Amino acid sequence: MTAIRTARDRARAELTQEIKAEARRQLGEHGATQLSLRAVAKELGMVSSALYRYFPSRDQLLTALIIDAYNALGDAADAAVDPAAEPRARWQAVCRAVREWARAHPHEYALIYGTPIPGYQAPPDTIGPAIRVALLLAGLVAEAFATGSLVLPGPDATPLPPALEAQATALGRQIGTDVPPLVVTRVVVAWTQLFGMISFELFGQYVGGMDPAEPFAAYVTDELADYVGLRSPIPA
Amino acid sequence: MTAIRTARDRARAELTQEIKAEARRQLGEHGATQLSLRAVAKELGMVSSALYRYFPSRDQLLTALIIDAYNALGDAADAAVDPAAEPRARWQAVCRAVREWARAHPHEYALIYGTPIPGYQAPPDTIGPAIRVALLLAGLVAEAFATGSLVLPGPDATPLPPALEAQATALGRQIGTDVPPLVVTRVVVAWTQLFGMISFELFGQYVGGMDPAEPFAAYVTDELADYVGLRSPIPA
DNA sequence: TGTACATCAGTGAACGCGCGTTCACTGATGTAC
DNA sequence: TGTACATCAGTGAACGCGCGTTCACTGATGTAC
Repeated sequence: MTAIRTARDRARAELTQEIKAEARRQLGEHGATQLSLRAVAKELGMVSSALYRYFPSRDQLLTALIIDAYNALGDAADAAVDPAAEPRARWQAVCRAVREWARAHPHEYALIYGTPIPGYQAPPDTIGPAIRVALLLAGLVAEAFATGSLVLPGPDATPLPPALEAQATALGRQIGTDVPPLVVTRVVVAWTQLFGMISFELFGQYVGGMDPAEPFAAYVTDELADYVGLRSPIPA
Repeated sequence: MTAIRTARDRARAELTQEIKAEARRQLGEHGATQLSLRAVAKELGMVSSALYRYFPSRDQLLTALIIDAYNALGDAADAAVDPAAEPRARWQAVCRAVREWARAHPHEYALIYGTPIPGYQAPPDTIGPAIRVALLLAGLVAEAFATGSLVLPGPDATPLPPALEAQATALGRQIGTDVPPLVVTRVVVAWTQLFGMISFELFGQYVGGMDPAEPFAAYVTDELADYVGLRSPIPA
């Protein structure tokens, strides 16, 4: 990043943040597809063309919002991890933090985990921020595996068909772990379940059924910890 | 519904369908929030005000599309059920059909399972169509339970906390089954996993990881059948 | 420290476009007798 | 079967609005000497 030295640089950095903050605020009113540069500028007391000094196009503003959202979620997840805690407790803390962030920022959540914006192509620099939570969850499991505390699937577990085994092996290698492919697959299942559950909750699918979703969410993350092999605390 | 007797009635019914078909087609190009009555009318060679003879507003057209999408998915799921098959095979057939319908109609899927349209309030007559798949899945489990073939969770399963137990009991009663609340909860988990997985696949979250998702999807629906207690076929 | 010049933020008008919805109308289709 | 009237589909103009983006410009801030 550029060093901030002059008053001009400082003003520029501040206004860039203010533009993003106002855009974030307006996401909630009309959704990402309707995000309007003119409306953002008006709210900030500027003329719409002035925004082009900060973002070269509407899509680039969207990209900045997307990256910020992934990073805000990633930061919230990271912050929930107590390094002194057991892996299972950390797993649950991460799941809880992810859900809480999503509930506190539903429109930013929808921006990154909802329907893709038609005509918008996410640039490659969104990838890193996008996979932070998945990597964090996988890392907890990998660590438990490395220290020998991971409960591996028993012999009665459904074995992976060859195509999936190959994919899971490649994926494990890609994220730098030697966790067995069956466990890698289970982490993907758990990651999917976590976000599927949050999406269903925020998008209204549980209304009239599992609503409020708090007890359900707590139960599910618990089951998921078992499923990936993070040991239950010894019962009292 | 009104009986169709005159040429006028027939033309009206046909054009209503054509409007919805064209609107569905345009969903894919610009997304639901951007669905434009003027563009639909133009494509059909009509003037935009003519659409108001068929749908009193844009939102009512959207509602019709939403109900149609839920019903098309519900029909696809129903059609996948072979009444002669075992419950487990039917479960897998439904899961497969749901995923296939979603892949074949990604924009209609996004319309009903993606980000809610800002400012749009779904009217009550969307509820019935919306819960068809969940009811179908729950029905398969209920039937297996009624005939005694359901494998109930063992004593080592995580028991439900009281708040969730109450919700799951109420939900079971609501859908008219006496399946134990723990199993009701598992059906909700499985339903969530199925759609969470499809959303992740269609919305691009598996790209670079579990992509293509076909082997993963097949494996997951298999695991889900075990999880809700639908018996595995006897191994050869 | 002072001056000349370069850089940059923000303005305001304009381009060309699209939107949902209303309204008075024309002409075709259907109905009652 | 023929006629008078009612119903309805579709037209075209208009209302009032918002959009992203470009461009020549003014005036303030920063830099080099």
